Amino acid sequence: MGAECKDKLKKIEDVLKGRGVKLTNQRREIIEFLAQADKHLRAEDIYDGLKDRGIGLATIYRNLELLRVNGVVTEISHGKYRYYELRMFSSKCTHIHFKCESCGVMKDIVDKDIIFDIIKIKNELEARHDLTIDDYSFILSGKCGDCKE
Amino acid sequence: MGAECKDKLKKIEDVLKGRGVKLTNQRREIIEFLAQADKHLRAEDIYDGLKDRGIGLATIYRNLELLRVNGVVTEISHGKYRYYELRMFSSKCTHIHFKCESCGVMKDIVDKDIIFDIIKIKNELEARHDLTIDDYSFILSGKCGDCKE
DNA sequence: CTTGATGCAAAGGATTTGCACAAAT
DNA sequence: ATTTGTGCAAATCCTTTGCATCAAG
Repeated sequence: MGAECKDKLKKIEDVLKGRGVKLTNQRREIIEFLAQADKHLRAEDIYDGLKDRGIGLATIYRNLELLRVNGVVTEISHGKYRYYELRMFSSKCTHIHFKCESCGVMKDIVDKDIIFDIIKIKNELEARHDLTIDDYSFILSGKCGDCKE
Repeated sequence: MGAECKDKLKKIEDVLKGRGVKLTNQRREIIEFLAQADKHLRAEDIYDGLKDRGIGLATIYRNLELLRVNGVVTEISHGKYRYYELRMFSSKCTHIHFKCESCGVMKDIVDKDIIFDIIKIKNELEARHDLTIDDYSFILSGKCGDCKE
């Protein structure tokens, strides 16, 4: 685990402590597993990665929900599945999600310019339609570069 | 059923015929039920509205999927539920979806200016990230005007 | 101790599927 | 007749929950 990752974990631990939530071994493993993934994961994916360490599926589900409520992970629903990603610095970071219908991968699109546009849209919607927006997600689906041809 | 609605139904029927899909009674009822709803519906909502007419839940699910594949309805996943709406003239019409976490309603936000912005974002993402985007949805959640106070 | 977290197995709930029957061509 | 669609019930799959046990303060 790199220094940057350790740093993030430390920050997440602080967030949780401030909310009276313990960073148990299982929770740390789940967070680290999410941190090293290059795509979004379902509860079952995490379970497959961690079951050898004796972590049960129910624990994964319970903690993903706990981490979601405490702002550590973001949930993305698409079709019948729910995917999770580390939110890290949620207030600063908006994600765009892309699901490739060919290979099934669910990934982030990182694009600073466009994130800025999306935040503007969100703010405008809030003002124009008399809403309080707590959360939002922009999900696209189609074919990724590899599957396109 | 108003004239405008009849017209839309006719157009949908044409689309389906062109794809070799029959407009059965059940399918027409599902489509009409979606057309008259002022919010997005789950399969179960449609079933509740149509079960007295002897339409089974499995038929609803099967046909929602069939209508989705044929471009007649759009599916919106949020948390554990999947909602459906009539797509009507999909290429011309982008929707923004809002779920109120207080009253649970899932609705469209109609806002022509912002839809234009979103389409631009979608096009830009396609070009900049080497993707083919077939579908996309912008889902927001929070509190609606009624629940806000 | 006391409280909260975990693993396992069972339950729950949304969605899908198998099958016999009905509808349409 | 043959094909396709439907209703019902059973099965499936993802997710949640109950409960006994474990870990931490």
